[in-house]
Amino acid sequence: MALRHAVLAALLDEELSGYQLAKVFDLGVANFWHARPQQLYAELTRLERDGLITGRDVPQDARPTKRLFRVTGSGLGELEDFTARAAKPSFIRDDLLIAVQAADHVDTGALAARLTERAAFATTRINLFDAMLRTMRGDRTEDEFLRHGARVGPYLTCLRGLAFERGNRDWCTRAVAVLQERRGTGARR
Amino acid sequence: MALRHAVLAALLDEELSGYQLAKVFDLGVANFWHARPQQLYAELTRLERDGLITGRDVPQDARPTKRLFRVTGSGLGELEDFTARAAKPSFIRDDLLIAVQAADHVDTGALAARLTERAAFATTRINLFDAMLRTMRGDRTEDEFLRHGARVGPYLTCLRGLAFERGNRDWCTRAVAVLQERRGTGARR
DNA sequence: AGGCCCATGTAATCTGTTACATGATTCC
DNA sequence: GGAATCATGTAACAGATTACATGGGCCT
Repeated sequence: MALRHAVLAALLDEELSGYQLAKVFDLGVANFWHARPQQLYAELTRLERDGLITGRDVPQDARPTKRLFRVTGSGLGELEDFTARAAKPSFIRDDLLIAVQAADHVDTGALAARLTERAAFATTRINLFDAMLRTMRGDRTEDEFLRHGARVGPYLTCLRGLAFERGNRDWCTRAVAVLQERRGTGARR
Repeated sequence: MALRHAVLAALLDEELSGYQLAKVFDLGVANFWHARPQQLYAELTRLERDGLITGRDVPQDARPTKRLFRVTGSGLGELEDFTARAAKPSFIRDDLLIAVQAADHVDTGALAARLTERAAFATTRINLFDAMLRTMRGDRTEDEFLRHGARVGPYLTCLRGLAFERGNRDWCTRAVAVLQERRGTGARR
């Protein structure tokens, strides 16, 4: 039941509607969790039913009425409990790794193309995370901000997302280089 | 349907039983995918039914008979298709990130403890990956091996696992340092 | 006129986890 | 005698994805 805590954590800093939440989780960044809109709408309904969040309707002109949610006291308590519990280990789960595992038995041209696409995707996200971090810390240095700033949680998760995507980009470019060099020189098969 | 391709990729280099496969996927390393034994037994059954792998019974004395599987021609074809298809982007999905996202609203003592545990876990895996890489490349240098060695796929996925766990370890230790420094000096809340 | 954005869902399906079951052998 | 290892599963449930539905307003 991690999604429910992810939603709670996302609603700590700002009051959001399901739609806005979906943008944070799906399109935008998802630097600490990832979910589809349908899952989020369902989870918000359950969270409100269980009293961990409360919603209020906000009518808008020229836009459908939206429902903004914020975390209640017992919602915060639930998050406290979650933090105290041991976290499960996290594993990478990535189609590309499967393909690379099979690299020696499969067409490396197509594989290199996939790796290049992924490197580009990672670069886009690196720039996005970079921009978010700059916005969060404003004119302070990173160390300054981490020492004295308000709300370092989102900053820290963003740092992890950045490092992860750098890892993706670097690994992809290296793997492409390896595959291409082996196509040139005769590597054993 | 990535699990089926992960199993195929795992069976490329060696003939394995469900039990042995489970060790690779669950306990051991799972450097390119992760799954529970039950899932694997089920997937092996389906793969054999669909003709992508073939099994043969191997009776043993003083041990139950095991069934070893290897990839068939159409299994290899399936993997080729999989590699050629675009890979979905991969996202981190990690309980700890959720907890850190909520760091500013939650007991940081418990959180720091979780982060320290995770750093230790990551270190264990770093050593494991390191040892695996050394075994794979033998007395050659990494560059030498990647250029001319047979089977670089598993080596490359192992490199990704290593980098990922280094990222985890470094980020965890940094996050702990940040949280502890903020407890000392009065950070805004 | 066609397509995108806001805003919220339902339904069917697929994937993954948890709990449980069985039975022999080897190691401490 | 008890625990761990080998070897294979079933059943129930929770979590995630895919496809589909609705309807007004804005932009080109």
